[in-house]
Amino acid sequence: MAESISERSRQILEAIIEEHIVTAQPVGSRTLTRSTISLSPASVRNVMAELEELGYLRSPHTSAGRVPTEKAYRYYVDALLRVSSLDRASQDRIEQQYQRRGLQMAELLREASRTLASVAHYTGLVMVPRLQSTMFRRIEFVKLSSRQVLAVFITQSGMIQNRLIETGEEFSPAELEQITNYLNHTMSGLSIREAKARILADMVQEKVLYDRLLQRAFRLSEEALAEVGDGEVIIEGTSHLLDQPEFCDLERMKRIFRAFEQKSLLLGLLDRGLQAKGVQVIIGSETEYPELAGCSLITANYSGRRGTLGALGVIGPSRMPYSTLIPIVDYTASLISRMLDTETE
Amino acid sequence: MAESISERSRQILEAIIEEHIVTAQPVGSRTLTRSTISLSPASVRNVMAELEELGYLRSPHTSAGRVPTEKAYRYYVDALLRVSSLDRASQDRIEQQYQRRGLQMAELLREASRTLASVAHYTGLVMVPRLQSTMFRRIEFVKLSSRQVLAVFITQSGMIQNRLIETGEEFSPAELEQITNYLNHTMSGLSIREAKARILADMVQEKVLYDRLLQRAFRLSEEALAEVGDGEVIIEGTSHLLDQPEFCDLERMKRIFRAFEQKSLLLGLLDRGLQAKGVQVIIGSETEYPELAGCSLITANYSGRRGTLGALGVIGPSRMPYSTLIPIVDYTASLISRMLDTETE
DNA sequence: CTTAGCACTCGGCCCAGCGGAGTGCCAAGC
DNA sequence: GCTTGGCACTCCGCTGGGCCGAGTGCTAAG
Repeated sequence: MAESISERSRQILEAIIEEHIVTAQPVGSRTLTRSTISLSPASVRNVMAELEELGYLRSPHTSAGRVPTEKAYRYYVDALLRVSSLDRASQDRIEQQYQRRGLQMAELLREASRTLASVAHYTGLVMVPRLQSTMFRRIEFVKLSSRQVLAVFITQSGMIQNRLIETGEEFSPAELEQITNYLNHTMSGLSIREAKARILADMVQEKVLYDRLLQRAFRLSEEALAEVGDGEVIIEGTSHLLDQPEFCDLERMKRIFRAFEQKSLLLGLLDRGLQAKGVQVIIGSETEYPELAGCSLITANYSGRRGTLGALGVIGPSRMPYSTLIPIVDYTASLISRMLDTETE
Repeated sequence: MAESISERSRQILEAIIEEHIVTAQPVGSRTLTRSTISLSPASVRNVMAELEELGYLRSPHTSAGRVPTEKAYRYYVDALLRVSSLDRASQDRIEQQYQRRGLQMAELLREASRTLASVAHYTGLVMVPRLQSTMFRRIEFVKLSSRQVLAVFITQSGMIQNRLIETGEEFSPAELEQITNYLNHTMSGLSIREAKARILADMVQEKVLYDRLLQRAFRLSEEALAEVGDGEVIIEGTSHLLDQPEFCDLERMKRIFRAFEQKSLLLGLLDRGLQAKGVQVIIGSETEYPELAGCSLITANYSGRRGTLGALGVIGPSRMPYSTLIPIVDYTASLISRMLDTETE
């Protein structure tokens, strides 16, 4: 296998990719010799032919230059790119966007998506943490009327979720307090998912006890945690894609915009990197969604004090300035993590 | 002033508009004679020339048929269009989208925007009610840690808002309960805006009393109601615009998509019709935003049991099928109103 | 007032020709 | 043996001409 590319080929490939990222045009041999590469066009052409053979380049037609393939971008990101951390000035510029203090988590995440988009000039994505797997911290019931109870529950990471429950029967304030205490006691330290499982298990077990209050408590808490609104993705800055030269390919752009409306699709992508560490780059067909052919994502996870909460990133045409975007995404993720850490408790 | 258009001119104008709405093409005299109008092309041309004179039509160029102007659409909507209410079948089809019961208001509104978009094949807009002007119903404080209190407040219309407050000093559970009771008692029946004003007024007045608890209660509630997240607009179905033939005018579409990202702009538009009754149609420059040149909106208000809450509608190119969309928007608004009415007691 | 006829306009389409950018290959040079 | 200059070739994109068709405005007859 000719996976061993010579040093010179590597340089040329890198130069082609970087040129193409800037110009969005096929790159010809002559262009390279005028800038980075100190060889004759003919030599460059030889190398290019070889790289095409290996699947790193392709020519749109006979007499156009070469365009990097997905494989080239992958190689570029994995082997050629050396990402530095974001310079101080840019860090400050990003941080300034979050001046307004005391944002609720939901607002913070929206702001993150917006800032990401505006700094990167790409489309920003932020996945709202999956409540299911975050840690239970506290539940509270507020009686609104004879048949309505408001359940408020808070996770360790500071997310607040509320749910209006239509109760078949009336609960007295004292009962609600008892239930609250019971739940807060038994559920502490569990994830929402575990808490739900626990409630179900207990319900079965306690049935024999005929403890009416407990049974009602179970039913109430089951409803409170049922179908917890999960799987939100915040998208901002779709209009930046309109400025990309790729946009003149209308059909393709339509596909992409339609994909953006399927939040579940984006969620799937963000989800995928959740257990990984650091910045992830997903290129073109690696997304496994044909709608996103020719698109790449750069994602990173953010976390609260108790581990990973979610992922954020940018999405756009595969021809994206990875070297500048990766540090931006990386820094944003760590910034958000830091803010979530200090803000909630 | 030749505002008095003859009956025949009116028919021809109507035919042109309706033809253009379907085809998106300039309408020629011959086309009309083949369908609705039983006159010779030449006669039609005379009328068309007259209508152009009056500002209802314009020709993109000498030999290209006529296109309705904004003025024509306005006249069409005001004078020519007779909207029937939505037929049973379509009503059912819309209603089915909301099968899932027990939606929180926020989810309901998002669903509304989505359904509106998918039924109308246009972009759906829903304005989230302005908390400021809705009625206070209940406030509740939950102590999370020594320095953190969660304030939950609920409006008469069933919106729930929560806010994490970092307290400088610690509150005992008993204190919190006292404060809660006090606030719920004094604030009932006021709008959020009034409640805020009331708190400020009371704070000044009670200063002399040196009642420490009251003072702290004021400070807490002031924080709880401060900067209530207002002015949300839910947009869904932007990708439908991509299917409009107008989309081939790239520059224009970019403008529109950028406008969509400025929620404040859309909010301004939806806000405008809030005190009006029934369906509102805003055509092109009537929006007063140059970004939305060539766009129209159809909006209607929805309300809970205590009056108007917000507005919803669709937006798209001015060439839109008003006669089918108006009933859809109208019905959706009344449906949402009904659901908000019954859902939250 | 309506209508048939006619000259005119103008955009869209097809086609041919051309210039430029880029390639592949070959043979000469270091 | 790698590098390089040279050269023929390819193919896109642009331009300009010619043609067609749709539509108009005007005029004169019914």
